[in-house]
Formats: sequence, structure tokens, C-alpha cells
Amino acid sequence: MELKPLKSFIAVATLKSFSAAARELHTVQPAISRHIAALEKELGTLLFIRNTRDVHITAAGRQLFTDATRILQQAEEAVLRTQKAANGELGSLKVGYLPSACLTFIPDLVQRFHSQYPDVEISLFEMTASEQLLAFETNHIDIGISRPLPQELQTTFTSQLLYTDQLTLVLPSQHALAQRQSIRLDDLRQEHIILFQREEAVGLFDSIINLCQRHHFSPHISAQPKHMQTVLTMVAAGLGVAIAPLCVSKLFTQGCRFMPIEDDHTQVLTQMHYRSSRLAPTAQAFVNIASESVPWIQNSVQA
Amino acid sequence: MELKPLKSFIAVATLKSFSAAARELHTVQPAISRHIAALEKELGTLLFIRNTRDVHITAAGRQLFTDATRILQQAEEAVLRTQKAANGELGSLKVGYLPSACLTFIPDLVQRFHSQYPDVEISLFEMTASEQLLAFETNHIDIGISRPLPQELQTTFTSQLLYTDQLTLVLPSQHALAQRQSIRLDDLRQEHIILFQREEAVGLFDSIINLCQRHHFSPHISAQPKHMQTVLTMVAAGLGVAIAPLCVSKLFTQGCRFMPIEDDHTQVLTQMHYRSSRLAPTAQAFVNIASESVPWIQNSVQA
DNA sequence: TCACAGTCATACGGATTGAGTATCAATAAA
DNA sequence: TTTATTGATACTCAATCCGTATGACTGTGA
Repeated sequence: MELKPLKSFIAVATLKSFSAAARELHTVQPAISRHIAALEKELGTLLFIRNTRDVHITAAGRQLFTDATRILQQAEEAVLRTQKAANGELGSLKVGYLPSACLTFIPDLVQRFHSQYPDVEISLFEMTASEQLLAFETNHIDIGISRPLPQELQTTFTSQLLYTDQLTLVLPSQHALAQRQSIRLDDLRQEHIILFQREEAVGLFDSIINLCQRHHFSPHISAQPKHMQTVLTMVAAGLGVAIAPLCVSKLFTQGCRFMPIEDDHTQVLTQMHYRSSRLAPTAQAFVNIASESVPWIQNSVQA
Repeated sequence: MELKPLKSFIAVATLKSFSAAARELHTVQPAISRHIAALEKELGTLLFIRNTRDVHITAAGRQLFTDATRILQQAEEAVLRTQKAANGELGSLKVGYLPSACLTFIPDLVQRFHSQYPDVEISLFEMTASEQLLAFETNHIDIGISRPLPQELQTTFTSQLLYTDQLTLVLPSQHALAQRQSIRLDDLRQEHIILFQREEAVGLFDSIINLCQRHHFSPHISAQPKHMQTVLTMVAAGLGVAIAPLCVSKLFTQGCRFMPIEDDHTQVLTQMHYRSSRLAPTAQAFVNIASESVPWIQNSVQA
């Protein structure tokens, strides 16, 4: 069964006339007759009872009419939906992100996207950087937001800057240094330093280590949690001090004190990553929206 | 858009291979390539990303896949449904019937039909005979069950006997004759007779009149209700006596007494009627079931 | 490294399909 | 009765679509 004969059938059923149906479909009456005859042969049933003057639909024809109408409508809709999917206006989108770096802007960014692409089902996943890489492998996310990726991944992934942050010192409230307005790196030589796990941000981790080395000390690293919130919790517990992106101050910070580091100007980057090849149209749409939003994101983070 | 290319598309999407799809569809690979190319041209989008080694579906292709699958399935189902409709196994059926004549067997008959034709939506309408004729005109019923039709309608309608009943006398319980075991027509010369409206059963009405005339009296007809229940109510109210089919004894009969008429052997027929031309398949199915059920109906009425 | 096997795309020829023309039979209206 | 219109049918021709042959490309295995 093909759709063209079904269109003829619907025209005949609607207009109750083979000739009129032919005129409507910009063809000739014998073509319509053949379409109907072919359908009737395929179905083994009369669809119309026609003498040369009147055309009456049969019970079988009535049934086919309802089905054929729906089928043709769905065929039309399928075309539109496929085209929308190609434009990223329809489909699904899965985004993984570092909560510590994204909590301030992700809700608004997603809302922006949703208002412009209401038919895209967007799924959000809080993930560490290494979880994101795993999720890329298994196609569980289309887009990941985290720190810059290690060198060797920068060919398979494309990255785009969302905002830049600075480093801050995080001390326990009761710490001896906690009353100062700012601090210098040299002051930290004797401190136990709590750093996040290296895999979560290789570049940042290494540049912090380098920073210490430039000030002629190797930090006493007492733990490497995966989650920034854990870093803060450990600081609050008095287990050490942390050097972390300032954005962590948006997390639960009870018992922590944040203090600028005078002699550091490290730029901490938050980037959006996606596979360089075969970017889903919905993901492309998200990338566009996010790119447009960069100035606004930078603002919202500093506020 | 036609269905054949969609079938090719689904095969390719399923097997992730043009060649394999061709084998599955008993055709050759270039045909598949052309189908996909045609779809892609019509939709203005790539459906697959293929190098000569791998075939990957695109987001647009994924969307089309879900839609196309549904469309093809519905096309198959449409064929089956249309054929079922042609066999009377699917559709609707509207039956009008005289409640007084049918109450005893209609529920079971409908249940028989429904168990054999579960996908037919059957509608029941209590109707007088004249209401049935009107309903036939406006296609509100396919089948009517009532008394034999007047002669002039017996060409446009086909009728089939369901059961035969006999006449009975209905008297008020307090009537002078109410204590007798049976009665003869001659005994009724002085009685006011309540008869149903002539249009509701022309033949029966006239044969009752003739019956009286053969016994040399014209009945004093005091009213002609359309509904048999009204006849009984009027008898119970003492407004007269009635001659009616025995089946009315299944109605609400308080205040009425039924009495055989010794010298009458009139056969009261209950028939199923339908238009001689263009009988809906569902109606044909019902007619068949009803025909098979005739012996059983006859029994159920006499019980 | 190279030949091979298997992929999809493309070009071409032929068969099939399908549309359009002409015409017929039937029927309602004039 | 005539006329106009309907749907069915026969026929012709054109478009389409299939199948074959072939090419370009790429993993695979020797």
C-alpha cells in the first residue's frame, strides 16, 4: 500500500466523486479509478459502491477513511518533525556539569535554552570531570562543562570558554590566619593543603603545584577529594586549608573563610566541551545559546 | 513521501547497512541508496552519516525512525482493520426494537453477538415501529425489530421471522370476567377495547379488527397508545380490556389479568427488518447470528 | 605494506509502472 | 429523446524505478 492511492481515496471519500477528486488532485479521473481499484484489489473489498451517477462509501471504506486520514497526517507531521530534529528544535540533549563551577548560571542558561527550544527534552547531570569523560564515551552526555581538558583530548573534543575565575584561599574560621584581610603564598608553607583530585582538573592542579614550587615549597597535600563540597567540608573540619576557584564560595561554606591571595593571578577557566565530530543538532543549538550567553554568565558568576 | 522508501529507511536504520537492508528487502543495494537519497532530498537533511565502512544515523534520522515505524505499523493495521470492517468484525451496529416484543431475548442475543464480534460497537434503541421506520430513513439504525411491515415496504425491506406469539386477552383484575379460565371472542361484544396504534403493527391491528368482524361486532376502541406498556396501564386503570400479544405479560402487569382466547389462533410475528440494499457487514453479521438463534429465541419467549 | 574484500555512490539500459487520451456504457436532467 | 456527466476500460507514451556494471573508499589480513 502506498500513500498516493490513499490520498486519492480520501479525496474520493470526501468529495463523493471520482471526477471531482481527480480535479482536486490535479490529475485525471482514470488515474483515480485505478488507484481505488488497486486499493480494493489489495484489500479484497469494495471501498465504494458506485453506479455511474452516485458514489457511496462502504463500511470498509469508512474504516479505511479514518485510518488513512491519520496515516497521511502523521506522514506530514513526520516530515516536519524530522526537519525540526535536523535543526535541533526537537530531540533530546544531555548535559553533564561540575556543580561547583556551574550552580550559579546553569538554571538560567537552561531556561534560556528551553524557552528558545521548547521541544527539546534536556537532561542535566551533576558530574565530576572524569565522570563526564566516561559519559562521553558511552554517549550519556552530549555536552560537558568542566575545567580545561588534558592536552591529549583537545583534538577529539572542542572546548569553549564560559567564564574565568580566580583562585582563593579557603581557611577554617578558627585558623590563626583567619583574621587577615589577604594572604601571600609564602604564608602557606607550613599549612596542610587540601586539593581536589588531579583528574578533575589536571591543568589547574598542576598550576597550583607550580605556583607553590615557584615560592619554593611543596605543599603538604593531605587529601584529594573529587567533589569541591568535600574540600570545603574538610577545611571547615580544620583538616587543612584549600586553594580553590572562587566559585566554590557559592557552595555550603559554613566554617570556612575565603581570603584573596595577593601574589596570584591564575585564571581558572570553565569550559563547555563536546566531541569535535558528529555534534547533535540539539547540542549545537545549546552551544550557540551558551556562546551568546558568555558575557552574561561571566557577570552572573562575579555577582 | 511514499511508504516503500520508508521501509528501506527503517531497514537501513535497523541493520546499520545499506547492503544488508537490500538483502532483507529482496532487492539490490543501489535501490536502497536511491531511496535514502530521495528521502534526504525531500527532507533537506542527512539521515545517515556514511563513509564506505560505517553507517551512523543522525538525530534527524532517529526522529524519522520513530515516526516511520509508527506510520508503517499503522498502515499494516489499517489493512487488517479495513478487512475486518468488510467482514463485519469491526465497526458499529445500531439496532432499534420494540421493547414489549424483545425484552426477553434482546440481552442474550446481543451478548451472543458481542462475544462473537467483540470489536463491533453495538447501540440499542427502544423504538416503536414507526420510530424505527423514521430511523431507517435517517440511517440511525441498521436493523429494526418489530411486527411485519405494511405490504408497500416489503420490497425495500427484507424481513426475517424471530418468533411467533399468540394473542391474549388482558382484563383489569376487578373485571367481571376476570375470574374465568378462558374466554371466547363473542364475550367481548360489549367491552371497550384498548388497542395499540395501528401504525405500530398494521397487519396485527387489522387482523384483530377482522377477527371481531368475523364474530359480527365492531370493537369499541377507546384509545390507541403507541406503547404496549401504556395499553397495560390503561387496562389496569379499568379503562377497558385489551387484545395483545402474549409477550406483553413480561412487562409491568400489576392490575392486569391475562386470559387465553379460546376461538383465536392468530399468529403474532416478531420480525427483524433491514434495508434490502446495502446492508452493512456488521448488520449482516447480526442477521446471521439472529437467524441461528431463532429456535432459542422462540424457546426463551415461551418460558 | 599491499592486496583484498566489502562498503556505498553513480551511470546506464531496460522493464515496469503510471499518467493521460479517447471512448464506452449508464444514468439523471432537460 | 437528447444531452451532459459519471465511472470503467483500452491504449499509448513517458516517467520512474529496478538491476547490472562499475568506481571510490576503507578496514583487514597476509
